[in-house]
Amino acid sequence: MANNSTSNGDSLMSEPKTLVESAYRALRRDIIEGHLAPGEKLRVEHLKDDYGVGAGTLREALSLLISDALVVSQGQRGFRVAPVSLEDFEDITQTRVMLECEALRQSITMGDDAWEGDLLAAFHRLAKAEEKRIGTDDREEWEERNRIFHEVLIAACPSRWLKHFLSILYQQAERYRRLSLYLQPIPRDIHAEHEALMQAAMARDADKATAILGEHIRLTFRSVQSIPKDQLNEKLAA
Amino acid sequence: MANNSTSNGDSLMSEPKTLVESAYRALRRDIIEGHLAPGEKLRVEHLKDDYGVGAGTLREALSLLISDALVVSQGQRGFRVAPVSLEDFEDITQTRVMLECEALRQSITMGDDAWEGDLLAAFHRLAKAEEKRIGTDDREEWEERNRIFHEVLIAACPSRWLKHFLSILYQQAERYRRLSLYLQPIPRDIHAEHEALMQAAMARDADKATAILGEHIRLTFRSVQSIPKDQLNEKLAA
DNA sequence: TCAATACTTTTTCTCGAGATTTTTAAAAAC
DNA sequence: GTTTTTAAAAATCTCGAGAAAAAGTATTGA
Repeated sequence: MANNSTSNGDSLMSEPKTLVESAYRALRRDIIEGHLAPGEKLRVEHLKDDYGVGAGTLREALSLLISDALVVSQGQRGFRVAPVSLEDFEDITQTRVMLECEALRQSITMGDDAWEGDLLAAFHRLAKAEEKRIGTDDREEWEERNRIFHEVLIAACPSRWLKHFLSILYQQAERYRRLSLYLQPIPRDIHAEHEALMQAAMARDADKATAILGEHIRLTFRSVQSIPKDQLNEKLAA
Repeated sequence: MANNSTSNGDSLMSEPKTLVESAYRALRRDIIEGHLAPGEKLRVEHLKDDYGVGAGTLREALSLLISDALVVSQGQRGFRVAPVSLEDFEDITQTRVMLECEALRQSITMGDDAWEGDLLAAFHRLAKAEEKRIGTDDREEWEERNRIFHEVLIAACPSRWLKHFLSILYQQAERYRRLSLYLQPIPRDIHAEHEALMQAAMARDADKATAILGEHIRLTFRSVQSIPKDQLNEKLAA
């Protein structure tokens, strides 16, 4: 955390000013979206061509991705995409519920009028994207606005460390969430969940808001959990 | 979490297998111990000689240190040691109290006989180091054993993410704690605190243990907080 | 047929040099 | 005297090639 530096916290980040950063973002995107499979070996000599940078530059980008726990490296055996598992997602979920509910509680306490305005705006933009999402396959815009909605919810929380950890966990969860939304194993009205959450926050009802948020996050886990294992393993190839 | 890879979680880490890792550890040590001052610019061309590696290798080590939030980088303007401030330490303290108390609670619930044994052993080694520390200036051994004691306390907590975040926060806190221990502004019997903590944990009294742990962590913050600002600024030069 | 050894191929790790960009300093203009 | 422009210096960023290690393959021996 510390600042909005090269690696994390690039919510409103400007253009990439360096090739390392371009490669970092492209790689991150490909890992989160699953184009680079979990556990897959990341051979520098091969990847440098794909991403159009030199070997050293790519190595640096991969080192940066270790911050986000999206890449792991061991000794003299190169880099790999961080593996995934249901146990890991459960851990992510529980930790995130704990941290995000606490952050939301603080945010509701500390948030001022400007925060309320931002929240309303973020919810509105998300709702619009939900409508559009029904038919089209444009998941990116919805993902982006969903992230911003959750970010704004806890924006008034004064703890930068809490928010830093949450941004990592959110990113991790996104890898799994993509499965859940795509396959929709458990019927749910995400829009309604978001609306109830927003209203409870606006009403400064911290208990209610955190209860909704906790369920909201846990439901996504249960959703992934209920996916048949063979269907899951297609994506979660170790 | 993720794994015990290049960057974090190297509690029982073997020899560095690569030059990047050597440089990473040396740099981390120098930052935590304050040889590289907070906010200081880290010029690659200059540092590569100090650490005896090439420019690319040093850059990679610095990128790795961003994971630990000990180094920050911005755009095209190189690397800097992460700055410090009392506000940041307060945030670190509060976040750490929250996470570490939760982890301890889980650890006390889940810990088995082997855990009790490890805890007893870690406490004993720490106590021995405390005795020796009185006269000598050998802070390193005590720091190491103190870290292991806290690590063992929460070792039985099943959440790898919680432990991952705590290892980062512990490392951050160490930067500040070194001031507190050196100057000793508030008289305290750290040995007694540790002993009470250990006994409460062994007695499986989670409420008592977390209360002691919380105070233990907060006291270090107050200790640093009470250091006169001019004395502090000698070290915390931005 | 299986295991161990030696060899080849691949990949990682490392370094130094060149191209951009930022920073610093000096000179010129207002 | 202050600001702007211009030029020099320093630092960052980037790349490709060479050394070390790991992985894979073939050969040899039981």
